[in-house]
Amino acid sequence: MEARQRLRDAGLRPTRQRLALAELLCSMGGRHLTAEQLHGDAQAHGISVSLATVYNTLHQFTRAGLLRELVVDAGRSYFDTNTSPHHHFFIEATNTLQDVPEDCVTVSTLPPPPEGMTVSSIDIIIRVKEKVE
Amino acid sequence: MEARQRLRDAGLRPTRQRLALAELLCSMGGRHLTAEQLHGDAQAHGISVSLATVYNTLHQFTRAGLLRELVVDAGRSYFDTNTSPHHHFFIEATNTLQDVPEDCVTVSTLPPPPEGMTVSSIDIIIRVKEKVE
DNA sequence: ATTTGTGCAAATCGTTTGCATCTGA
DNA sequence: TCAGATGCAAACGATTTGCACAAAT
Repeated sequence: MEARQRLRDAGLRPTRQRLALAELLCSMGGRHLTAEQLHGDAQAHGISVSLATVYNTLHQFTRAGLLRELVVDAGRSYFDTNTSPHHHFFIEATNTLQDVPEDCVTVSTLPPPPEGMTVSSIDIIIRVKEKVE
Repeated sequence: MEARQRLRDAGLRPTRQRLALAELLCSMGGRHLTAEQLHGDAQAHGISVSLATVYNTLHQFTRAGLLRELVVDAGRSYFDTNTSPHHHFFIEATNTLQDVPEDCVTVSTLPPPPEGMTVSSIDIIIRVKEKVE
């Protein structure tokens, strides 16, 4: 159905490339990807989009709440197709992300944010490395 | 005293610029800063270092455990002069970091990391924004 | 028809590197 | 002396932008 409608709802015109990218994103198991990767995938599926458009689209989707941007690695952005609140492992050896299984992490006692501020999101990143025997 | 000695202990030659930067870092209240900022501060104090050297030095200090690198903002690295484990508020409006007061956050039930991996660090970032009344 | 999106290439930004020169031990 | 540091400018990789063209309403 609905890719078309979801875009509309988000106030985004359902253009050919936005639809194609949206479908790619939804149909993919691998949920954490970089612009570069999505661009590659698109090409592999015969969808012709420029890298610039991929970037624009990813940000538009993020603004529209269809994606979540993860800042994990200096100088590289990851986008998560799972927008519900959850946290991540970052495997340093492979520069790869993995979801932390649901409610395995609980943050107790949220400290009050500074004066006049509200929490907008909480990101927990558990960096893991090869175990050394 | 000891800036000189701390560098030696870290296996870093106490050169003019490393000493100067180390002293700047220690003597500053503001503990979260970018390479750009440190470079600016150095210049302001009449210390002549190139930006490249500031970058190198920050990374050497990080490797030596004198600083901690924070990944918070896509495409910009922050360095924290406080290396003891603690977490951060990130004030989105000003791109500014602030420490979360000691043990206000506790993570319960650490999920097991993926097969053959060990946790190398846990970063918690609480993003805050201007409260809208 | 008008507005909005797209592609491309060039521009930008933070960061890194190569190399000739200098400096601390 | 001489390994290790530094400065500079050029190289870099990720991301962004400007503008002419194309597509959606």
